[in-house]
Amino acid sequence: MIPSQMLKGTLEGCILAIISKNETYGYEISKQLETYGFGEIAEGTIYPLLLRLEKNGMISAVYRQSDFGPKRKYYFLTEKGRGELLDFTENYRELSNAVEHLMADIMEE
Amino acid sequence: MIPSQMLKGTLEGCILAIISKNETYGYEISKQLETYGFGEIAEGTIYPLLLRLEKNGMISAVYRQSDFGPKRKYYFLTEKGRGELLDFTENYRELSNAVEHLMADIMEE
DNA sequence: GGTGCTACTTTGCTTTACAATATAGTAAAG
DNA sequence: CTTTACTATATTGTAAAGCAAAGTAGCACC
Repeated sequence: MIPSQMLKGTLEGCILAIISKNETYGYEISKQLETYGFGEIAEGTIYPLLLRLEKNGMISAVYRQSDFGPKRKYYFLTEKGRGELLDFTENYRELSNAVEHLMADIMEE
Repeated sequence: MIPSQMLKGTLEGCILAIISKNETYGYEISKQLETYGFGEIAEGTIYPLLLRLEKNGMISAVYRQSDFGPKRKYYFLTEKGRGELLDFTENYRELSNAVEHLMADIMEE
């Protein structure tokens, strides 16, 4: 299981990435994260994160009826959110490169 | 620059990795992190992290004289620390795979 | 004796993942 | 008809960890 501390900072960007693919809602996002291999992310993590992104102007939402339960809140990226997603991918690449560089170094012994 | 939130959880493992390579001390670790591409990590981050790792039995330390300033506190991994490093590499790989999987998906459009 | 590099520690702040709890709609089982 | 299960969102409080800021201190060169 991925430790919660290791998700900090990356989860937000990953959720922006998922929303950028298709307009979607919280519950579906949690299911998608599981299929991508993030494990089960708590609802107490996802919904506050979505509200935060909305409050910061990264995403916007519309409510739509569902045939299978209560109304769904569908999110889509704003212009600002698209910029934030680009920033995230850049920063993640930077971290990833640094860690891989280090890992390669400790392996060669 | 790598955002501080994104370092949470990974920085600790990376420092374990650096110490596993060679017995080393805080100031040198900060310089090594820079050369690996982590950017400048604040002293207020590194030293408390080292004390925490020591307190949790992951690393041990000995003081040694230096020709160029005050005494250095050299750290080395304990048995527990080696196990923790293995756990970290596994968990990091899991996160990395999930993110790459997601990134690949949003790119193909 | 001032400047700069080396070297470690401590205090307090902020951000964020998460547990726990609450609310509520639909539908099948019994 | 009520219990169970799945769908769906929101809120409150907690803990972890990176970092800024400030302090202490040794050595060296000008």
